[in-house]
Amino acid sequence: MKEKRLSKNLRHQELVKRLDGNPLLTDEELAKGLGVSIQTIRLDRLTLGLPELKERTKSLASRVLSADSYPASLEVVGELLLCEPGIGGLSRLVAGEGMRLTRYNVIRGHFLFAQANSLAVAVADAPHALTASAQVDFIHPVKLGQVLLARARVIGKERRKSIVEVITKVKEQEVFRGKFLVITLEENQLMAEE
Amino acid sequence: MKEKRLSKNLRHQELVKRLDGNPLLTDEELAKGLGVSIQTIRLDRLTLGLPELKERTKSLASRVLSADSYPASLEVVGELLLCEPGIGGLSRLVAGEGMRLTRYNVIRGHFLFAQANSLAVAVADAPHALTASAQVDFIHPVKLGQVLLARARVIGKERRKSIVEVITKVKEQEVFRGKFLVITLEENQLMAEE
DNA sequence: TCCCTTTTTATGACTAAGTCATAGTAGTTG
DNA sequence: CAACTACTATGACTTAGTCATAAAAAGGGA
Repeated sequence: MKEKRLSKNLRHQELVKRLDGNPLLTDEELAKGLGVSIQTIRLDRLTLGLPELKERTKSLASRVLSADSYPASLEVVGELLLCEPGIGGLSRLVAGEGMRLTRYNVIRGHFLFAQANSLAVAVADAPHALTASAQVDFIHPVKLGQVLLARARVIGKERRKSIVEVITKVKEQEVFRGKFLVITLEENQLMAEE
Repeated sequence: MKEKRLSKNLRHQELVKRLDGNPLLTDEELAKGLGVSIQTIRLDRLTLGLPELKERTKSLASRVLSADSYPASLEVVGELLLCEPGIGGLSRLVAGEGMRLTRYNVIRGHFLFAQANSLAVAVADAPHALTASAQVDFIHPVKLGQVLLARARVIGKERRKSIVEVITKVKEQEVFRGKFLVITLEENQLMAEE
């Protein structure tokens, strides 16, 4: 019973993983993929409380529908226009609906931060990098619809640490400025300590 | 025959408009809404080339999926558990899918920032507040599924400025710490300068 | 008014992707 | 062997459709 149960648990894990990866899979496809019958999949979904295809699809879809009207739902953290690892980069972000403060057309600060942070991590010359700390200034409020152009420069580098400066402008007006300390990691470091 | 055709055309227009507004309507709901039979709606959809509910839902859903694989997609910036304006507050955020760095289970820094920033703005004792600057440290990587508890304290206040300190923990492990300078605004200031 | 055409409904047969309940089979294990 | 769990099969029902065909309703115009 041990291996059986194990194999069942493993299948459950795998099932969740697959549906996580692609919620649009039918029971039939899942059954084929996991080498069990369709009924087993249904049993699994039942015990795991996983909703059927229709529900999954619908919940995804309604996320799209509500995405724009709800307080904070960030779609993108900017489009990477240019990225020269170790040197600098450029990112563009249009301040959209859903990034704004309720009732006012001012964009919430963390969207500026997100754009800058993404850019800073991207330009750090390493396969995998994380932000360790940051000092940021929100110089001027940003309004709905404005185009945010963030420019990053790597201004310091030693071993595993890079210091990246990001300046974001709307047209010629500086709206944000930040210094990011980005550290680069090895894979084992990322995986270590559960 | 003119009015009839017109009324049919009008219905077609209305149909398209409704589906545009809410693609998740069933034929039945549409039929009721437009005061015709379900068969008529189906005929209409046929002649207008409008896909059935399943298709519409699916296409919306896959829009989400493709958006998710793109740089980053932020869902929430935390659930406000407690908020004592001018004093402090507490916010909870579960590190979900789509917040993580590609391929690794580490959550991107700006989600921590977003949670903390939202909280800092919320606890600033003012109807409308904005972050002016911040100093943040990402002390420890956060993994998928972990629960982020952010605690904010207002540690300084003068006229329009509040200084808020936010400390975020996963269980007892401190993972993020930041100081936010939050300024409060009058409505006219928010509205000024287009 | 009768006739003709268009429009609208109704009907039946079928599909996909499920639900739920029940029953039967296979494999392990005390 | 009996008992248990895990898996598979079966049948009846559901939703939200498809397609094709037929019948009813609603205009016209002569």
